[in-house]
Amino acid sequence: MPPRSGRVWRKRRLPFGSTAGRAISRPWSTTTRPLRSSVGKCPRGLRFCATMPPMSWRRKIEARMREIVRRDEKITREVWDRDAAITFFDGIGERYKAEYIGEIPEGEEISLYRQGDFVDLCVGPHLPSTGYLGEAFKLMNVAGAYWRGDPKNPQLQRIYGTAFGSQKELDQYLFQLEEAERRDHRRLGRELDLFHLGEEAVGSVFWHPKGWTLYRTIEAYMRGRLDAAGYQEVRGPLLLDRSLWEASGHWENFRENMFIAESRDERVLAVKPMNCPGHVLIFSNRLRSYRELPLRLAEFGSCHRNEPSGALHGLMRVRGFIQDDAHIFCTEDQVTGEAIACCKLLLSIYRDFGFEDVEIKFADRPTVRVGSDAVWDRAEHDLKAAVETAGLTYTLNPGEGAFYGPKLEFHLRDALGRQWQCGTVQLDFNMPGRLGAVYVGEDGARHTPVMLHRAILGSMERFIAILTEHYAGRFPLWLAPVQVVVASITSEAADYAAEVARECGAAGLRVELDASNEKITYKVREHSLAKVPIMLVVGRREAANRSVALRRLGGKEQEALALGEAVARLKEEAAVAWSS
RNA sequence: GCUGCCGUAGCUCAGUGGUAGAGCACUCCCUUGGUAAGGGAGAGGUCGAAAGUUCAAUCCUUUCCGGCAGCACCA
Repeated sequence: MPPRSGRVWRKRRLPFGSTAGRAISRPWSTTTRPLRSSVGKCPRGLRFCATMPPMSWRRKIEARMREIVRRDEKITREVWDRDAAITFFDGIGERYKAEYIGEIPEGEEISLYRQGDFVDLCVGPHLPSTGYLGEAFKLMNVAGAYWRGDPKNPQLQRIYGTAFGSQKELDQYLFQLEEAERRDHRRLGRELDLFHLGEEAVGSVFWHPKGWTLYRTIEAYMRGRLDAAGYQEVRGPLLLDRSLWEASGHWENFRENMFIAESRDERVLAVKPMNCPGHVLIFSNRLRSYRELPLRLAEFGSCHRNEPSGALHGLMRVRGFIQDDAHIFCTEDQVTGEAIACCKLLLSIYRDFGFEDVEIKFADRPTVRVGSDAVWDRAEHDLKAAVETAGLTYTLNPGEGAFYGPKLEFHLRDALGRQWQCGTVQLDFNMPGRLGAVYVGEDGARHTPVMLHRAILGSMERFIAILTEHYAGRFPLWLAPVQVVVASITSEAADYAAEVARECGAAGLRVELDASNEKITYKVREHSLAKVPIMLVVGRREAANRSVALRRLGGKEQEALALGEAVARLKEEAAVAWSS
């Protein structure tokens, strides 16, 4: 299962901790341009900010930064003796910084950078003078951050900012942020009446008719692809006995995040946080033969995870969600072929949804894991071999594998250039054994199958959020919840409009009729705002010669078409052509 | 979960220690209008919840709930 967050975009929101912090407390220091500060969690910048009225000082700090930039002070590097540095920073009350220096490994230089009367610890390197920062920067926001990223440590205030080589680039970036806000799926979800989230079910989605139509369209498409790819769909129970989760290792690793339900008897049940144990039970319900392998079990599996409240974010991170999950039980020999087929299927599906730019990452063993190193060695080797054989390039994501096996992560780039991890293919030599899955091999002996976990869209909820933002709510025709609105110009054309709508419906198009008592300009505006791809406008003229005026979303022109031709054409346009 | 901020009509937001307002949306009426807002009227709120301070709380205090941003987490 992929992590369900993962906005890689934040790479561009640069930690300004040190820079802005210095501007508040003391003269000024330095920075590189653009500000790719490697010391993101600079303690000095954070410490005193804690008592700072959050946003109100932003302008003052910025103004002060600009002053320092204009002074164009020279920046010089100094190497200090460790103890002297600690004493110095302790002496000026920089407790955190002194602590930090104490932990710099022996043999590494303690480098300080000086500008004017200000000196600070930094690995550097720095540009020659403060003027190099330029003025194309902006402080963005302030938020708490744990000292050294550990929740056990006190939280300090971190200032975020961003900097570019020119004002033009900065403006462009700021515009992109605004664009992201306009596309925010939470906002579009409301505006397009797709879903809502409420206090009555924190972290779960109330799907409205239009949102659920979109959901079902995606699900139907996926079913078609899975059937064609040799998967068999199953459905497992939502509540499963505690003992199963103990056997799978989830109880130990994720108990805090599981919803527990009590039953009438002494049994403790858990609402399933994932589908694999259920699929293993289906596999193991009878003795399996090697002839049945590879056995591909797919499920639109409903999962619940008690995510920390602060992690919840629209549809991107919810407590109740549906995974497009599957588990492939196979022999060791079949692993490579199956993994390759998975990769191809995933990429083809992403193309159909409009994602051409996909990055594959290989995530290897995490610190907390089950299984021996020998088994991990084999799993990592086999999975890597599969991607390579498929002729795909990948990058490494060390230590990010699942606790039971390494995984391939599929990151999609959206229209705004942001990356989202959706699919994963995970190779698992551990779970089948832990849960006692076996098959009878050609040799008549019992063997433990290998299991491939894979999700393509990840969570349906999150994928719909990504799709919504990718298309800014203007879904391609095959996905649009309402594909066509038939709008009448006068009430005289209302009967004909109803007939047009019926024809569209009969052709399988998702159509709405607007015969309301409004001007056509008003209707055009309404349905344009609702981002309906096609409007068929009919007035007296069209009613008389049985035609329609076809208007596309955002278009200025209309096309006059015979009714039958328009319907046939739209039907064809709305059909999904699978990528190979 | 942590830190900070926020919570007033369906939505976006004004506002005040003496129980509240706008625009849009909604309902009704007039209007039958040819491609992004025709006109009028009406209805709609226990001001997130509970305690406290006060003669009096939507406003001040505390706690809780929810949201937002970041952190941490993400099988």
